[in-house]
Amino acid sequence: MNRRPLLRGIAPELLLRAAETIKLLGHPERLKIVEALEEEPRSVSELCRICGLDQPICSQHLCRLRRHGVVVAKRRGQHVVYRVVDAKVSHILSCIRTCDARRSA
Amino acid sequence: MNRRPLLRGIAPELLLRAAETIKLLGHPERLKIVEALEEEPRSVSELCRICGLDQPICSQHLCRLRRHGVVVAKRRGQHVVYRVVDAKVSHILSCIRTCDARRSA
DNA sequence: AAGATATATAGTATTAACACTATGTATGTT
DNA sequence: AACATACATAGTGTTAATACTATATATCTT
Repeated sequence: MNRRPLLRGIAPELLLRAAETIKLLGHPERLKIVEALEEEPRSVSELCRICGLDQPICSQHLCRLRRHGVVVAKRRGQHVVYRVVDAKVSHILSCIRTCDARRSA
Repeated sequence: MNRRPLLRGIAPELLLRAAETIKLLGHPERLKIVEALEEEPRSVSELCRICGLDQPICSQHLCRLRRHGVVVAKRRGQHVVYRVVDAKVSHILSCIRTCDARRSA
């Protein structure tokens, strides 16, 4: 256990990965998608409609989120339903909402 | 007050800006910088040393953070001291830390 | 099996991010 | 004024992100 962080903060081993996760949220469309998924699991077509995205664009973003382990996919008949599995993401979202409520972004 | 968010979440008017802010944190070096600044205000040379960055790289990141209003700069003799002014940032950071402590990133 | 719907992926062009080198500017020191 | 230190910015090459079009795959319906 040689955990002696240079900074009080995020453990160095996790910093790179944390930055990656955050980076994924740092995109308007992905932020919308993740928000919609945080409400409840949804299919790609639902997400397209809700977020106003073309299907390939939406799938592309979902693919990135999936590869990084932020969401998981599960086929349900013709549809593929996605849901958020990374707890960090939900926390960050609610964090942003709180801050927004307090003062404008 | 026509705030009727499509999603329960972040107000649409703020979503773009929120994504920008998050994007800025979604970079390992900037994340380090912001963490260091969150501990206490620091000069550029301190940040270079702490984060292990070349000075131009560090200044470049600080410039972006400054342009977006995440940090502010104040000259103090030869040195320029930066500090975090965006409350959202501190919240997101502590959020990540909490999540990290709970389970690995 | 044929066609429709839902999703994924390939290919590609455009743009933005990033790191790096060199140089400019401001403050302080002698 | 000359020099050193601290910081900012310009210029540039490279890589990654993004959006878009076209197409492939999988499931369902008939």
